[in-house]
Amino acid sequence: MSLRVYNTLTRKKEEFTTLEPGVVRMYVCGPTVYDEAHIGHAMSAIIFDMIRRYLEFKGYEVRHVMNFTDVDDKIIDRAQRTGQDPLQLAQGHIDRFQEHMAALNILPPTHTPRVSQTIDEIIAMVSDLIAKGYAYESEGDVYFRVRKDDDYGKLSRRKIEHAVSSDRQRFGDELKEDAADFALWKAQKAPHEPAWPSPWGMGRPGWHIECSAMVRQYLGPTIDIHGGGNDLIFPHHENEIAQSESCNAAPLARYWIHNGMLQLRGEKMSKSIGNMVTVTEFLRHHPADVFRILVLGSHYRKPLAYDDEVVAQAARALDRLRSGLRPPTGALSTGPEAEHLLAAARQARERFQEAMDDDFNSAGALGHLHDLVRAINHARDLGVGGEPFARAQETLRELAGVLGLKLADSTNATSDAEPFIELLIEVRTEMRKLKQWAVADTIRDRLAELGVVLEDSRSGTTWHWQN
RNA sequence: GGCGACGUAGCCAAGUUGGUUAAGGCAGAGGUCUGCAAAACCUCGAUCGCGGGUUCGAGUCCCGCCGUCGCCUCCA
Repeated sequence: MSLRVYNTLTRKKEEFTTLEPGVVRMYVCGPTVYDEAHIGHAMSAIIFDMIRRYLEFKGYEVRHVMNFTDVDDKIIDRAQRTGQDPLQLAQGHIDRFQEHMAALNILPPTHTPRVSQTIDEIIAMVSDLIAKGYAYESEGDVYFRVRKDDDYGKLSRRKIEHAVSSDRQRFGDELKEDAADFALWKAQKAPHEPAWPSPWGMGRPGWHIECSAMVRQYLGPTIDIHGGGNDLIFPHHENEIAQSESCNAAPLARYWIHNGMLQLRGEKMSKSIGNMVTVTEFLRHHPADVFRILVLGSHYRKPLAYDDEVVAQAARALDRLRSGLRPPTGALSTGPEAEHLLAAARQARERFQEAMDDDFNSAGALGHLHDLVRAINHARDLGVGGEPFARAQETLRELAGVLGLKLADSTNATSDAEPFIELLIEVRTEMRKLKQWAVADTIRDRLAELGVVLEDSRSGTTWHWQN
């Protein structure tokens, strides 16, 4: 089975092949760390985590690099206002971001470079661009000469004139030869701005050059996948292409993958607009798996509208997936019922891969997981157990794992309460034997109010925390 | 204004290189099970934004229109 991937560069789904057999070089644009991450950032990270996990599932070694932009105007502004050191402020947000990623079960990238640690490579690249005539120095700044790059605009399908006309109105930048040119290096203008020595004086990198430098340093001149949010297509990725390809004379990336935006109240979730839900806030109320299901239940390229309703739906869908992992009640391990279950597991595995092979159709894949859940639950009702049941559940666990879902019980780790809950269940069981229904129901109702859900079955009473 | 994406049942959503009965989830209805409930299982819902066109045949291709969103400035 072969993987097909939608490439923003060609606007088509293409057969996926790698530069080097068995190895995927993937670079994903990470956050500018001037503030706490919101779930839009988390959504992007989850999507590329899913892509990475699936590529690994298919047997690839994935070299995954994600940057942290820790030198930037907004960070400098924020630090200035709060009286902090910019790099320290960034460091704090990087630490928190990584905690969030771990909490969301996102695999750590192979490398997470930062601008402040990539200065040498950046300076080398800028110097090279100047030497090749693609860039020029102007009073300590260095700009990229956009007109010199013939295929500028090929990713965003934009004409240079358009970039210029809107640009010119805002910045009548006299330092540039042309309004369309963008900064590779910015001269230091105030003492509180972080700055490094360079051939053009003290200064700091422009926004786009960091990614070009990091890609080259960690993955080489050409990579397989370059990803990020679709809001980065222009100007960021366009400019990365311009810099890298002009400098290296090689294509920057073979496949460009962009995720859609998370929307809140009809608008893109964004720090600058101020409509956002932070990762902390989300995780305070829901397990990480709920957000995964929410994100992966929709196609990665489509915008995703976020509201309480879809969160509730995702939480219920998670419950349903988990129901497939409950233990068997019988021990029937041969016969048509058992065979049926094994066939369902094989089919789920096949269809899961077919869906994922089609441009990472995680929503379709999730649907096939639900089919498997129903088959498992049905088999349980028919008394299937033993080896076949265990194998079907293992398939479910494995495929869910490829999507990064843990499906673990959200036992709120309030283990202190467990003995008391068990005790109450014991008492209630006695009451039920004596047909003291009113007492038994009161215990069940009161526990439910505390978030403990009881379920009676032939084999006894089980309980779990409510999501 | 320019570039791009999207519009499938009450809600979320897959399917769009045209072709048997348009996945799956949530909510809802009925049923099995249960002391009752929950969970699980079984059954039930859409002709695919609107209007044309191409075709033996279109949700799936083409044209037009309407609507939503993104980018064009920092942004996952």
